[in-house]
Amino acid sequence: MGERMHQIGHVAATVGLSLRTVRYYEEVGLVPPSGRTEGGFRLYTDEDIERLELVKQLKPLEFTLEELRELMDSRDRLLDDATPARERELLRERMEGYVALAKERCKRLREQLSAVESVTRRLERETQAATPAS
Amino acid sequence: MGERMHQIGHVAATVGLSLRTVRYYEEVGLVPPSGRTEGGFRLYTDEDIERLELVKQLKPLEFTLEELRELMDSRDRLLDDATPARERELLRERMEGYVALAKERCKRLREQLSAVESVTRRLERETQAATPAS
DNA sequence: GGGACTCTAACGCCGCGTAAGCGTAT
DNA sequence: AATACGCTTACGCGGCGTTAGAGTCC
Repeated sequence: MGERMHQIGHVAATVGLSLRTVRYYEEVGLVPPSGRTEGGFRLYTDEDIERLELVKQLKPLEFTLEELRELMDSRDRLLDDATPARERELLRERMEGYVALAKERCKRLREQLSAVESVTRRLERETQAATPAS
Repeated sequence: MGERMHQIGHVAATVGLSLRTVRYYEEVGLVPPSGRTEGGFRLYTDEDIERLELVKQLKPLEFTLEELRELMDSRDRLLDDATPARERELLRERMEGYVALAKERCKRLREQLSAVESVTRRLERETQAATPAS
């Protein structure tokens, strides 16, 4: 199987995260590498990279890494066909909770955005108005 | 002069910050109280409160408190009629720099917002799609 | 064997939250 | 004199940035 593995530098550059961050995400169990070389180098699959990308996209929602771990794990299990139906229910509820949370954060972000845009305009006006008769 | 002073609890409640945060903003020189009682209680003027509110509005732009301090100080001096013209030029440039930065942050926030909205929709679809023939 | 890449371990930083123990206001 | 409010000091935490020194890949 053509499952090429990538080392951390390539991964970090591709996803747009620092080496430190990628290592830290392993440390907290968020995105562990699928393997290691004999010498100890981390090895990531393409799926690992996708996971990192998803995490990166979810970060602006201000979830803690702990929450993101739960979210990602639930999602994995939910998308896995081998997961039994009784477990699926639980997972779905969890995911729905996170989705609801995400929507709220989106709403707050929209509000913050317009607030911040208006205060920026205010600063700009004040700055320009502060030019005397020059 | 009817300059009433307020103590920290009132101020924090009005602006919507924690006591700790208001104290911390003094600690870093961002919003020092205009006075103290004999016994050591912090006393804030209405202007101090406005300053705190402005700081709070600017926070989502991800400035460091250090930057905010510079920004606020420049603004104060710029809005002060007593500031000499030679200094005003410098201040204006600084403020323009910060305004430019603020605009970039706004742009980034807009991008992040749409990205986050789309990834939220994705999560929602995946969650719903994961309901089998029930 | 040389250069690029990676490893672990450790400390540092920001922006506060959270006691603990004690003083002040009214 | 009671009660609410405030004070300082200090430690803790999340999410990394940043050396430092040694090992690995090819």
